[in-house]
Amino acid sequence: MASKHSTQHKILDAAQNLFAETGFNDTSLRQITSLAEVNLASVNYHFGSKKELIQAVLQRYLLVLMPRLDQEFTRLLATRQPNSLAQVLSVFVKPLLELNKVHQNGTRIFLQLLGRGYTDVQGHLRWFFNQNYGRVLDKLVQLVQQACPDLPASELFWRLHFSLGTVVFTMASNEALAEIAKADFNEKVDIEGVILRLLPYLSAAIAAPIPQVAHISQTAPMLASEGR
Amino acid sequence: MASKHSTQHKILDAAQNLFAETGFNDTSLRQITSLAEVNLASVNYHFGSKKELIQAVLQRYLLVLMPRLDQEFTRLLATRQPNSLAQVLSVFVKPLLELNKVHQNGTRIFLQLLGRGYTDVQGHLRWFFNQNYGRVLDKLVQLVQQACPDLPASELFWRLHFSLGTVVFTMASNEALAEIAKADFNEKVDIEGVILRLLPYLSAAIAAPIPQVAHISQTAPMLASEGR
DNA sequence: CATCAATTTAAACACCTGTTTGAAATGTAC
DNA sequence: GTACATTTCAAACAGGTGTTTAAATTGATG
Repeated sequence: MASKHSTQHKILDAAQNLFAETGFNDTSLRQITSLAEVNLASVNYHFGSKKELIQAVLQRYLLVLMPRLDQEFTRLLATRQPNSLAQVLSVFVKPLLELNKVHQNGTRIFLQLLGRGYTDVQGHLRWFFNQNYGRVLDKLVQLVQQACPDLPASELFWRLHFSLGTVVFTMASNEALAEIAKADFNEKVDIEGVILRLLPYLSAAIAAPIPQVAHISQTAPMLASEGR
Repeated sequence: MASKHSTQHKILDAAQNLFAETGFNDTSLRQITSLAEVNLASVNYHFGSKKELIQAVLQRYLLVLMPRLDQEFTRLLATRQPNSLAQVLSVFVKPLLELNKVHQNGTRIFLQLLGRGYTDVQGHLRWFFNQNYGRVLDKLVQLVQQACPDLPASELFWRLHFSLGTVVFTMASNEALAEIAKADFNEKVDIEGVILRLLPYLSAAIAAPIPQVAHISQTAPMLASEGR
């Protein structure tokens, strides 16, 4: 099975491209099977449901990426003195770019899928991530904590999620941004170019100085008090 | 018309909440009219189409926010010496928080809608924005340019879009993040708290030092060469 | 009250969605 | 080549989508 041009493989390839471009909910199984040139029912036959197809598309990359990241994080945690924030963030580059070996434009597609997953099916992917790769992410948090010892844990939480937003949104809008950049600055940027631009931006952002205590929780009297 | 409890008003209120929570494409007119307790056909009668309803929902906030921002930008541009980046970004706070006067939780809802607009209907809102408020945004670019004179124009372009991603994604995930923050750090955060946390993060990010020339365009041999 | 326009309503429209079905086709082992 | 399991296929399913229609209701004006 998985003989490169098998039905399952054709479905996965067609699905990932359409999912990345249009989002999960806005891509129909008929669009996928039409592009893959397979029968409509084969999706349910091979994957069970659309939901499981989405998971399979993501897993193809996660199963390659996450062990690589885990390995890098573990390596950095073993060093004697704490690593700089730039060093920590740099370890993402190689594992991400190696996704291009999984599939052509694999890096771009995976990051776009990640963005879709976080915004389309709200909260679902976030839960899945913490559930399956929480231990890996904890190592990242630990590394950043070491690199920025003055940063309170809660502030670090927010800044890491801000950063996730930066990456994920940028990748989701990648095509549009690349077009504008080319039109306005005659600048040809690929996914690696964007990643390399992100690094100094995120390094400075996460390590930003904490503003003077502004009694935030007092000046902002619980406006959003409606529970949920 | 617009007598606060008119049909149009009820539709707009129901629509904005559902749109913000579930996204534009994943919210049906039947969900909206059901929540608003009006007839299904009244949406098409009063607004023409779903697309125009979406625009009306956004316009209700944009028509308040953008002139305010324009005014602030113009004021800052008139000062003798260039303003600091932190000062420039700070001018967003008041106009954004004043959206709470337009509607309860207006700030949060508008920012969520903005996030939805940029990710749901890909590229559509970006085009609309540049078309209608390009002149206002140009002033912002000019202000940031003045605050960071060493930043090349193309780098500034990317960093401003990175920042847009940070804001927009954070707001789209606002509920989930606020829940986690409360569970993990017993920290009650409202929309104002998030905005105040974003300011130092974005200030440091946009003004991040430019890394040494790394021959980016040469080390990254046009991988994404497929046009689109 | 009568007239006319503005609004609301229930019903239907044509189309798209993910999924299931049962028969046909294909592949595999004896 | 016959039996068996795997895979493909066209067709239908039940349910949801935005939009339209024409009649009923409401509101305002004379």
